[in-house]
Amino acid sequence: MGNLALEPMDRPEGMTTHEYAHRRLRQAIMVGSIRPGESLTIRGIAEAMESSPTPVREALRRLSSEGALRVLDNRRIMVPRMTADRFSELVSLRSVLEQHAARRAVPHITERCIDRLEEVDRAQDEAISRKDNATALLLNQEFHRTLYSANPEQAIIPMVESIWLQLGPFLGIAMEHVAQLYFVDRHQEAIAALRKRDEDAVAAAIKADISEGIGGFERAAIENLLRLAGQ
Amino acid sequence: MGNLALEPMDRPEGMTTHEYAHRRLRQAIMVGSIRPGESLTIRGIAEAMESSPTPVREALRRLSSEGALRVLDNRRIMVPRMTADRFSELVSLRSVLEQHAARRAVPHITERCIDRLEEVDRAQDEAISRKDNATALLLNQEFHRTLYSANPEQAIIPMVESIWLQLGPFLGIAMEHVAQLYFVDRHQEAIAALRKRDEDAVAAAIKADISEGIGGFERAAIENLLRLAGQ
DNA sequence: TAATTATTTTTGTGATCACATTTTCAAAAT
DNA sequence: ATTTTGAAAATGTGATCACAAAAATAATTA
Repeated sequence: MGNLALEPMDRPEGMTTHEYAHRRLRQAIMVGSIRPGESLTIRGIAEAMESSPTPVREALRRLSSEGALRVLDNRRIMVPRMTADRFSELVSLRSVLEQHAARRAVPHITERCIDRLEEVDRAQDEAISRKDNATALLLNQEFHRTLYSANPEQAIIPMVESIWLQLGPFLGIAMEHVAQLYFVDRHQEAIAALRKRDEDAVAAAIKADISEGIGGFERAAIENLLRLAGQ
Repeated sequence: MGNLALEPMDRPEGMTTHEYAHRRLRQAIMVGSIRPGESLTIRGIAEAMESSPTPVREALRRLSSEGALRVLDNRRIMVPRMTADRFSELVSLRSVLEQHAARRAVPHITERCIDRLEEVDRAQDEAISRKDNATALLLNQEFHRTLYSANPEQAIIPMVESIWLQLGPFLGIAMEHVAQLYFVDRHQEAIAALRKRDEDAVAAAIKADISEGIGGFERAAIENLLRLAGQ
């Protein structure tokens, strides 16, 4: 107990303790460094990050609401287990959500925003070439988030991030058993479509990015991975 | 302070205090009985439901994660204000999400499930004829939730409910200024399509139900309502 | 009278404690 | 050896308290 795979993080001044706990746990789950089935204890986490139960409990509640954690009947809290069916449900939902988010972003896109997307994409390519899977994963998410954020009234990003959180633990398993995560990159295609303000083409690029990326796991491969990981 | 529009609720044995607080606040927001801009205090709510700050804080954090509440920079917590742009964003998102949820439910639908839908729809009609808006609203949501729940791996309901929570406060305003909320009912159409296991027709019925229902508010009407309500 | 300052009250936050439940583990019985 | 029983430890939950920041109110000044 207590030796959680939680890397310390930068903690900006003024950030509350529960917020810090939430961010650290969130990132750990997002990049798959907490195993599905592993149960989390409030006191254990509090000790690991040198605080007390109260703020940790708040962080865990938030993560439960975000779908990242599940509260069992015995009130134990754990990372939900993945199944092939749940995986395909999550991926299809992700595809629908992100295509919509991308479409709604197009009318608000600026050149400045496209430049930023190029920048993030370059950083991701660099992380991939360094074989730094976790960073590449976070930068890939940053790319998508940046795109959808162009829409000033967007209400969809929390939902997209909820999906990412739910897929995270599986990615952690995949990263352990597949030497290198295969990153598909339809980002250049998306950027080109954005420059033309072509909604359909942007949505198509996002759809392809997802279906050829994480959506590319075949059912048999998923079941195989889960079996290997003892799930 | 303290005199919150919070009707007491049935509290099943074994339900924790924070869970109870969450449910009561959630329902109050969902049916629009807490005004946008109204700021909530932890101690005020704790007093109103005869408990203490700790579980109330947890409930408020969850509701923030669900998009129902917003935490300001000064750490005040309030129901977010609505704008015409945000409204249209939420409605378009709701349409996309629920069409997808409906489609994914169709392959799993059972006759038993359709019977249940008929039952809920009848109860809603009855509430409408009693002019009991809040109950009709909750039963309408129950109809949609029941349909999407047919899919055993559904991960979309929390997101749909998040949208409902964000639209709730506006509905509260609308109910005050429009004598009777006009309930569109494409439910029979949806049920007929379900019996035929026709995904496209089901999705079309849900789309129509939303676009003619809450989506039917025109931009000018929304701005007018918000102005009337002093928003 | 209007603006500014000082004081009081309210509020969010997080640590701590007590309690009940659950889990774990060792001892005893079958 | 397996199961059952009992004690000990661990855990979730919620109330309370102290502290700091913020808001509201009172007092003072221009």
